Amino acid sequence: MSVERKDIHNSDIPVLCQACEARHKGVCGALSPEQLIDLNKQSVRKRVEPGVELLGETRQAESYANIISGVVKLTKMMADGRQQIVGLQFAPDFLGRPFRPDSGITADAATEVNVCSFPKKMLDRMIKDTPELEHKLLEQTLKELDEARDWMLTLGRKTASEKVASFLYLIATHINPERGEAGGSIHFDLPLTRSDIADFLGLTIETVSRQMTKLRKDEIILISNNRHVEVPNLTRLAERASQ
Amino acid sequence: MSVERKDIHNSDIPVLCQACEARHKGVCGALSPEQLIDLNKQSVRKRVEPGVELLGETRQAESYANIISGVVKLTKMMADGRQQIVGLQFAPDFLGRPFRPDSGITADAATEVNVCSFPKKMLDRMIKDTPELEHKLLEQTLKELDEARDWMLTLGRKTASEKVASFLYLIATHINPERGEAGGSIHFDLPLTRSDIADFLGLTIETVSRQMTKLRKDEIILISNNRHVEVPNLTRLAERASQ
DNA sequence: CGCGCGCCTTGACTTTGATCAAACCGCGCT
DNA sequence: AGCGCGGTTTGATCAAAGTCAAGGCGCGCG
Repeated sequence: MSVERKDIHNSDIPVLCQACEARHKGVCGALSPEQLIDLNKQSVRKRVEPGVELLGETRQAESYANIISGVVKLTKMMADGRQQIVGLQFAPDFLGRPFRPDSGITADAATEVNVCSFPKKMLDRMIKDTPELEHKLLEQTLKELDEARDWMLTLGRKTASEKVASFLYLIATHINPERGEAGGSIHFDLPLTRSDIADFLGLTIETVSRQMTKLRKDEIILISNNRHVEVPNLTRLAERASQ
Repeated sequence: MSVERKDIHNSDIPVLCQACEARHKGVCGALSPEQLIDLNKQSVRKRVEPGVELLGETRQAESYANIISGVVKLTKMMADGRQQIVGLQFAPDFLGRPFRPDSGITADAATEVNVCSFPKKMLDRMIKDTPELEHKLLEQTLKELDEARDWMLTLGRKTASEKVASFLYLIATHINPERGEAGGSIHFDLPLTRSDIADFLGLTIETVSRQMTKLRKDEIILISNNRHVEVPNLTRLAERASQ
């Protein structure tokens, strides 16, 4: 019994959800205040260090999660160790596979990641009486499908130099980077190591490195500390990516 | 008022739907007999010749369709003409994009194709009061996403020879091929030209051709008439694909 | 401080697949 | 039959990216 005055709009919504992006753009947007409260009781926020597995081989997806912050990489691996990153996920993306068993994909934190995690069964139950929830999931899945197919074009038909530019362009447009003065300039920290970038682009680290220095020499980007990238002119980067 | 005797089970289902695969495995499986009748009134069967566009640039998806037979290729194209096939669809797959605008993909008949086509608005309306329908769409979209990501691994990390083997394996397992005597042997007609195969694998036609002759010389496959393929031992093909 | 370690860059050389070019094959047409 | 044509194969050469190897840079730690 709190003494706090009740606000018309937010009183019913759990405090943690109020500022959460997933509440607006993510799956939680489909839930009623009551459902949100239910879900919130069962959900925990977790901080995950870079490199740690979120779901896949070991943690057999007994839970779903929303990404609060950070970048998650989805990886597929071959028997002989070759691997390919098949998707990157950013806040407020939903993490997990409704209905179908996971098809050999593991999800690891690429950066430090914060997630809001809740039991699989809980959401699966809610889906039954909230079609809107299933609609949100379909929307996200269609978005991921579009992104996967965009990337197939990159993997199959672009040169190494276009691939690296495409990657930088993807990050620049997805990581809500700091925007420099007057539109043009943008800067951000790379969420992936060179080795991850290589696995995302179907290249070797050496080739990634060479193409990065080429972009640097051509003044498309500026790099400091190997991780921080500044893009003075996003359009010029997009041209290099053939996009 | 027909004089025909009514059967318990099939009387209500339109004749055309009775034998249709989409009725069982496809989206139509989610519909009630009444809905099926409604939809059927508005739907038309079309035969489409190889190479003809089903949706994309020109035909701006004012309709959806189910594939009855044949193979449909989904293609992405770059400004300079390079192109990549980002998916193949077989019966009884659903064709069309609910909700989101098409993201620069065109769908063309790879072989001769038969579709059952109906107005977009019609199905969009039905989705509203049949959550089960949206569920089917989510299932199909998740399946396509899995396939897209599998193929990303192929595009990014496999060698030319593994790619061609992967393609043949994909076709062998998707096109319901004739099964030879006693399990082992399988044969089918390739639904794609060498040029299409190259665009699917991110290779050139010459490389595809060379890898095919290599597989032929190694007796993994037998080719007649350039299009007909026999696979004496599917496991050996899978090994070549590193799958 | 200096050592070792992880990550990244750079260089020399090799390999894979692309490019260019020619020829082949089946097929429909006159 | 002879011709032309689209699709395919094959060969010779070339270039892009991979491999192997060395060294640099930043950083935490003894």
